[in-house]
Amino acid sequence: MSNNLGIPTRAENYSEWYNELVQKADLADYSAVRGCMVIKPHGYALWENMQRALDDMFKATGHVNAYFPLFIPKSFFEKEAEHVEGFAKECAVVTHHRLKANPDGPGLIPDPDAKLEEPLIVRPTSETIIWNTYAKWIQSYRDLPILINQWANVVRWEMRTRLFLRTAEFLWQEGHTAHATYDEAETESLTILECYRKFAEDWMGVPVLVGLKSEGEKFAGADHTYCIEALTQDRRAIQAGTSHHLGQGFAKAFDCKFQSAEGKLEYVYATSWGVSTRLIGALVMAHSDDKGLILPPKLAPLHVVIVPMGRDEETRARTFGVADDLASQLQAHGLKVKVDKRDKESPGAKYNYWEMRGIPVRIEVGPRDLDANVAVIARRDTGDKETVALDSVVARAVELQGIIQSDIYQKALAFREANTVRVDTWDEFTAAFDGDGGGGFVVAHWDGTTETEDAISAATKATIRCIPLVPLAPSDAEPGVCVFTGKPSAQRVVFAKAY
RNA sequence: CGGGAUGUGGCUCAGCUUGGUAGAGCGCUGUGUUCGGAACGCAGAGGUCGCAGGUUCAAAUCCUGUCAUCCCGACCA
Repeated sequence: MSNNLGIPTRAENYSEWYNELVQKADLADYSAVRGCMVIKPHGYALWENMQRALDDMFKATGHVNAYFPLFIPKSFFEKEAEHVEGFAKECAVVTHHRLKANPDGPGLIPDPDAKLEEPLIVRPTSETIIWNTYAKWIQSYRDLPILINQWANVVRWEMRTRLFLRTAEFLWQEGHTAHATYDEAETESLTILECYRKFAEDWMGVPVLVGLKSEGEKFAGADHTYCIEALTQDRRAIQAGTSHHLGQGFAKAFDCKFQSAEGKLEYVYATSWGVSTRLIGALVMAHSDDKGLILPPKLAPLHVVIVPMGRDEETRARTFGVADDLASQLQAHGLKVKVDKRDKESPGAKYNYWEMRGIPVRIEVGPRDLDANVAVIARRDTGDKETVALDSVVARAVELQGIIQSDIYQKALAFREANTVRVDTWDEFTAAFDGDGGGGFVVAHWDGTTETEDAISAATKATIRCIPLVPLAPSDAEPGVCVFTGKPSAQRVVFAKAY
């Protein structure tokens, strides 16, 4: 068994709490490579569950999976001006294809004779290689739409990294679609946005705001960007997914045209959309507590842990037997179950161990319970313990999965509501973002200009997280005056300090 | 890329001022007693003190250089 020391509380040091929790809950570890993390089996199992749910949604909406290269020729990158601007500063570049012994000392050096004619970029995102390919595939409106997703790793060379939230390499899915019309691409980007919302809320139990990014925050090269935004327990926003309507920008850059039914040559409309392992960070920050991780049952790699007790062989035979029996019954209900039979650990140590790892339900089976024909069930999210008749334990443990899934969502939703405020003056606005940590979601009027957005950001570190697609309150859609400039504003937008 | 700090068993750190046989807690291995919220005893394993030079009879300790990491700023899914 690994390290079982405690972690700081959220109140003591939220940032440290997160870092320690991610490691001690066995989600991830730092690696020998700067900025890159190792995703441990427990964390990866969580990611696999996320992938499965998302992949099913993509398939159900007509998408198929494919795979495009990790390396992208530098010249491809130079074709779309805004795209270059957005990503050039954080690209890893491959310049050689061979190493040789260093003639001037120990070790190896890139072989000067093996320099690539054209450098390759390690993909920070795949629009360019994909649109280069789509241009070959698309001739006619009959070839459209193309609805492809890929599960891949990407590299964005970040100055400062944080486990799951921002690392140089991360795992994600990126969908890339091609359409005959603007409206069809628009429908596509909104369809995916709805998948993301549904996944965040129904699977992760994380309530999200659904909205449009401002010009300043949109994807480099997009016509417009939609997003889902979650709130962490330290009251910061975290972007959990984005869906971009790319317009015809990439089609023009890669000369991707199709012949319409009327025989006219037209540029293709594009979308792209993605969610990453950052979702794991958002999940941790939304639900977990000072004892460790709290997982939503629908994504948990393990649903129930059973801790049998007993100091002598005879007692252990009894409790272990009952535990094994309960486990197989629970498995028959489709739950993943573990009986913790380690004999060097005390029951208390096992409770803490599994609580740190976020397992939704624990069943304690001790000799006193068996004498009374009961077992104790503890739920991870509230810590509540209940004594249940042995013949009702399985039904209750199954029932609790749904209850916990719903309760953690409701709790997170109540927290977000309690930390969403409307302000109308600059004094109120700055007061909301005063001090360390976040200030929750602040809903305020904005004059719609990038200049004002930048000035607000410079003054408060808060940025526009989104312009909600549906007003959070009916009055948010009423005109007003910008909180910063006093100029007319059509509607309120959501500000927050972001991860 | 600017400002600050730190590098000593797996982890957290002491030792450095004033040079003299490398330490503690946790974790790890074995073993016995334990077992209802982080059990205890006994016996063990494990460190070129970031790296390279220098001073010295002698360097974790003093000097120079270098590398790496962390924190604070500018950039970010």
